[in-house]
Amino acid sequence: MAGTDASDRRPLSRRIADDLRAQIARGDFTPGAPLPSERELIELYKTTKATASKVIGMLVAEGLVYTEFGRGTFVRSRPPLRRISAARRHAAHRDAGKPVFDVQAIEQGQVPTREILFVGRGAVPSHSATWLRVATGTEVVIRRRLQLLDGDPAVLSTSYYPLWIADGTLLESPDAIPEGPDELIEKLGHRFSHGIEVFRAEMPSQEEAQLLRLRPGIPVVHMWDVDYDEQDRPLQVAHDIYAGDRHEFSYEWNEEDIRR
Amino acid sequence: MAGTDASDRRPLSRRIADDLRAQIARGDFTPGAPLPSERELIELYKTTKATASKVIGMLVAEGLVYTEFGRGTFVRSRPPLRRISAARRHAAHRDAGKPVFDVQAIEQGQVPTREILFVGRGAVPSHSATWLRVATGTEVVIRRRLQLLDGDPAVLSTSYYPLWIADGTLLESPDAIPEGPDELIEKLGHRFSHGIEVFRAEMPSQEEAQLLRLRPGIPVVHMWDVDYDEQDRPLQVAHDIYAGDRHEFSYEWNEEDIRR
DNA sequence: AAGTGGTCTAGACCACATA
DNA sequence: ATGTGGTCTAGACCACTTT
Repeated sequence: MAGTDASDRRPLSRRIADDLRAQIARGDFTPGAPLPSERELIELYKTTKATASKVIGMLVAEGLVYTEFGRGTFVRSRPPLRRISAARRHAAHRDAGKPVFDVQAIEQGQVPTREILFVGRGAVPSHSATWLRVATGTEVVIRRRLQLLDGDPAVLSTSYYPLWIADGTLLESPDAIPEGPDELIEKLGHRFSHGIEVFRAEMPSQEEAQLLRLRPGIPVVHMWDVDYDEQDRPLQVAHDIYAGDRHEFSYEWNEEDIRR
Repeated sequence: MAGTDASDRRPLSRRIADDLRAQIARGDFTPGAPLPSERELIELYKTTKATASKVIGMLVAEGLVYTEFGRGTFVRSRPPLRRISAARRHAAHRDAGKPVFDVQAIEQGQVPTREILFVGRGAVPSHSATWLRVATGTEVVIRRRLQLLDGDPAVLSTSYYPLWIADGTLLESPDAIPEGPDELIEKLGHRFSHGIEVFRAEMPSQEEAQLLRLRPGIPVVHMWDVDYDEQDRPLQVAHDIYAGDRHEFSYEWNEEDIRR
């Protein structure tokens, strides 16, 4: 117990949190190891339950530790992240006749599954509407599904298809599309000419946290993937929400890219 | 006040938080608008300070609201995000003789500044060491600086240069490098041939949150940019930490990329 | 001075996990 | 049965902002 002497201007909870954080950084608690219980913290730092509980809450919010009800508080371990490479969509699936997600999963020795959450017509939300170049709320075909790896939720994926493409096609059918929506769109006579992928980090909404089974303190990565045809018409907007503690994203470049 | 009737299995704090969240989603509180004060919440929901305070803490951790000491709690507004396009480094700076950060900032009408935090030799941390293909702790030249836009912290940037490149060069000098490190490296006779950019989302450490002046509930995006020469030797590893509420990242592709 | 968020104590009870 | 985290009440004080 260090750094908690006296006349310190930091609040007690902050001092305790800093102390524990330093101990974790020093390796006193290795990943997976239990922190002192709240009752022990009360003893150690001469405080009360509310404060001890708050301290743990701070570390949880930082993503440094997690709690298990009835068991204890543990240092979070950082499992290896699944690498997602961008602008990957078409290159990858062209080889396989399978959805990109499945191809990448199988490459990495994991079993992909999916739960269809919604298929049907609906109003396109604001951000995706901008990418589709339609007004917010325009009716489109929506496919929403949760994609899992070895049974663990990995990506919450929502795709928006304009009616001029999806109307009356299998895209409106609630069944899974074996070859994936991209291949289906090509079969319908459209052609992916160019696209853009846009990312940002956020904290999950309640619903996202629940569906992706995210522990507190874990951010998500939102990705919008927009595909256009030769006439620069948006064919689809895919909005994927990745569990932040299980994914990273990579992009490669070489001299050809620079000097074009 | 809805959804707080009775015999609800959710904890009171959760019910109140859900209630407020729904009201925000409905637009009862618009971005920038104040939430009921904690004392008002105590009245409204017949509870106590600790619980009201916890409710606010939950919403803050979600990044939905923020508090200002002595003023109140307000709905967070989402300012437009600065777009960062990847594999951008060399293409962009080649035109300008300026660091990429400055070029992109000026393009968007903002004033770039930087605070040098550290320049000198040091031990390369584990993740960057992997990318540099050296052992963790190997001595390298490190340049660490905080980059700001219109005075607001935007990126915390740490670059690692192997000694065979940086030894005895301006890269070791604590002054800013007017043309940017990339151009300097090229002047030293090296050539950027290819590279990779890797991203992931995290919650900030205490230090990162402080330097970037991040509000609670805002994640950061870590980006590693690794550049190689023609012989596939890593010339540098740049580790940038972006404030998550002020940036998004984009990548474009077209048919040429697919069919190579 | 009045209102706001931030912190803390003291103590109680509930829900879950484990031996 | 015991130990763990989760929640809550009641009340006090502090620090900051605004009028």
